[in-house]
Amino acid sequence: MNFSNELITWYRNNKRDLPWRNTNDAYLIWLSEIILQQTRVEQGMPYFLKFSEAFPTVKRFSEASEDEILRLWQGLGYYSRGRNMLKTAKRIVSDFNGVFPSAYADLITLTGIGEYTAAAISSFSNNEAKAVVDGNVYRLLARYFGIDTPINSTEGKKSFQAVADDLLDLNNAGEHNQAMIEFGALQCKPKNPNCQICPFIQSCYAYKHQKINDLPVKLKKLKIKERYFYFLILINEQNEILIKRRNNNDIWAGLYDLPSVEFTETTELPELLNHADYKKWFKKILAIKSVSEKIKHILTHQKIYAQFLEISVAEKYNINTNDGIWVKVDEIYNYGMPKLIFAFLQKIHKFN
DNA sequence: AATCCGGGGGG
DNA sequence: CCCCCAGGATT
Repeated sequence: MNFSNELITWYRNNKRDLPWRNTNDAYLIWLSEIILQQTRVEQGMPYFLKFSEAFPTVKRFSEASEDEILRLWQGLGYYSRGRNMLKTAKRIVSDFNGVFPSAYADLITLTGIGEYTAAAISSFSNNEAKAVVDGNVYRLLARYFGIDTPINSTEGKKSFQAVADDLLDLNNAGEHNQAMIEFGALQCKPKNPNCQICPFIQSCYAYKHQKINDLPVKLKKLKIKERYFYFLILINEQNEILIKRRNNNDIWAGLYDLPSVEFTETTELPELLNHADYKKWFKKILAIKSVSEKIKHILTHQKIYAQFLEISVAEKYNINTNDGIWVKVDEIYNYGMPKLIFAFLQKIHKFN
């Protein structure tokens, strides 16, 4: 038994009863597919029911106002989907005589319909031999065949489409495509799939090589996080500075730095000094000796904004020895510190 | 090739 | 908190 036959057997035994599967009406299938883009079936279901009831035909849809569409769409997200649907519905009426097309070549010309959706509508409504590749299919193919090309790279999109095309049951494209998607959604799930009940347990690459959790591969977008650090330079009457060791689960792991508070946005002095995390470091401020400018420090994946507050204090406050060390200013260089902090201390105290 | 567009659920 | 979901349009 080949892959497609095995898959379809699984599908017939396990598929969910979903309303858009009980029709060949390209319009209703379109409605479901647009709603389900980047949306879970459970979340999209009530919207499909609302829309199909409010607009039984594409003609009726085309006569709606944008406000009406958006009101029904409310809460579903990606609102351009709703606006694009209205645009497309009008075009079906004007250019397709009100008959929703089922041919891939026609569908792909419509706003809001890309390769996946055109393949889905054409195969589901008219059994056209176009293979769908959605998030479920990427995952299934990557694991089963052990493909580690990133699914969100140009090369990945092309090669996964080619694999899916190759696998397609040309005589039963609609059901094959439904089965691919359903299998990815129910059996070959993103997290903790139950491989013990999988019909492909003997032939799956990822299961055999214990790579279920490593596939598919996806390129991560390097997002730069902005962090605002406010460092305290506490100086006592013996000319000692309080330093502390950093945790291991963050930048500058294990290095020494200064007592600090982190914010997610820029913060000003009064609020700063009243912050509970600051107050724990001192009893009484003798004098605020200096407040530095905000210093920008760029790391690979983080943008740090640092400001230093130099404060003289009367005594060695009862610091837990695990949490802070008083160090003579001219012995600071004995401790490994982030460049940002060392450079600043060096600048204001002129030690080596 | 990157970025934007959302709300919701699960680990 | 991060990832993912029946993706597509825009730059």
